[in-house]
Amino acid sequence: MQFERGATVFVAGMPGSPWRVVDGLVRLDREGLEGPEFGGLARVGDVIGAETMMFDRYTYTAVALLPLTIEAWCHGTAGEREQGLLLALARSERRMADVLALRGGRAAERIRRLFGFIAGAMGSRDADAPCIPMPRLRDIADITGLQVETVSRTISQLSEHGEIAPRARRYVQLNYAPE
Amino acid sequence: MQFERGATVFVAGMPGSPWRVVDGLVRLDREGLEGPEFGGLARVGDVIGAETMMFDRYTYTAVALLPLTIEAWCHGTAGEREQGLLLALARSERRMADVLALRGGRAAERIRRLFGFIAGAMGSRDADAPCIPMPRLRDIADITGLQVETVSRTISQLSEHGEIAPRARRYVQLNYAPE
DNA sequence: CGACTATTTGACCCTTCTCAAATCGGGTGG
DNA sequence: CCACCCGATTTGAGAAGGGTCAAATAGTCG
Repeated sequence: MQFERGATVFVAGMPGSPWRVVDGLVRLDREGLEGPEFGGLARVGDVIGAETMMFDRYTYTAVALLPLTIEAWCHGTAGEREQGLLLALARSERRMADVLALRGGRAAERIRRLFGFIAGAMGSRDADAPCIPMPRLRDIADITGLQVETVSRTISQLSEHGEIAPRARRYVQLNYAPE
Repeated sequence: MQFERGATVFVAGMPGSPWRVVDGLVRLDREGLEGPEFGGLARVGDVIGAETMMFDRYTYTAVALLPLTIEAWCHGTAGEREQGLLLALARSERRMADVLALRGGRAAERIRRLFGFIAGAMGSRDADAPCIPMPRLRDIADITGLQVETVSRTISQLSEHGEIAPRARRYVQLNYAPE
């Protein structure tokens, strides 16, 4: 299954099944009191929508932040299922710490880390100076806990300092080592 | 197994086995470049150290933020194990969103939410005006992404506004509905 | 009692938030 | 193909919330 940037993969409350991210980056939101609120990221190898195996319905809404490929997450024998679940659990905990780190420190650090994270999610072509697609500023803001205006200004600064260089429309090259 | 506030439950890199939190709240840290960095929370019902089932060693260091009780997380038949893992995974994802929410918004909101979260972790005695033990300011600061001084000042303000009321040493009563 | 750590408080400054408005794209219907 | 609309991005100015540094207090544990 393929999705383009901004496409909704599934919606909280709808019935469905689990998927594994093959390529790209997914934003997960849960329904808060004041509309949807950012609730996590999923990256290459991560499983999304595993809760459908218990509740039949998605708990989160998943939106592609980058061009995305996913595949059905089906697991064979009981033993394989168990291994798969264990791995998914370990990855989920790892992700929690990763995403948390994106909300600490100065604005510039947060965005630098997020871009590094995206570079990591892209399958590490060009480990030196990876070129990554940029999510919408609105998404960057939600993820990092900053305001859109701050994100805009900070990205301009990073660009002036030469840490990133705009490439094609909505693509930037990182001039620092990601992660 | 019982631990008191501040006690270390296990340390990243040591061999061990998984546990389930029966009562209390656990802080998880992973080893970052600059020493340990906050990497998540675990609450009543959550499983910690599940990664030992794959790697034999803990990935995170776990410290009790409140008086803590845990039990060995052993699972019976293959089917029970699978259900247990599914539940643990769903809870882990839920926790990710919870903890993320503790790092967004104003300082006062973050701390209000954290206290509400702790109240929820306490087994909901006194749903109206729950009385909760306070973690160290240092821990509150790490979790919310604020500075210790800001936490101190903000708690004073909440107290002046009557939203919380100091009880015994290191215990506060919440005068608002948690979560 | 004494060494240490945790918490509080003050002063000052910087980063980020807010509110407003201009600009830029992309897409649509004439 | 062009005029127009609407969401996304940029930019500015000003206010404020937190961060930072310093120092005083209050607890804790031997």
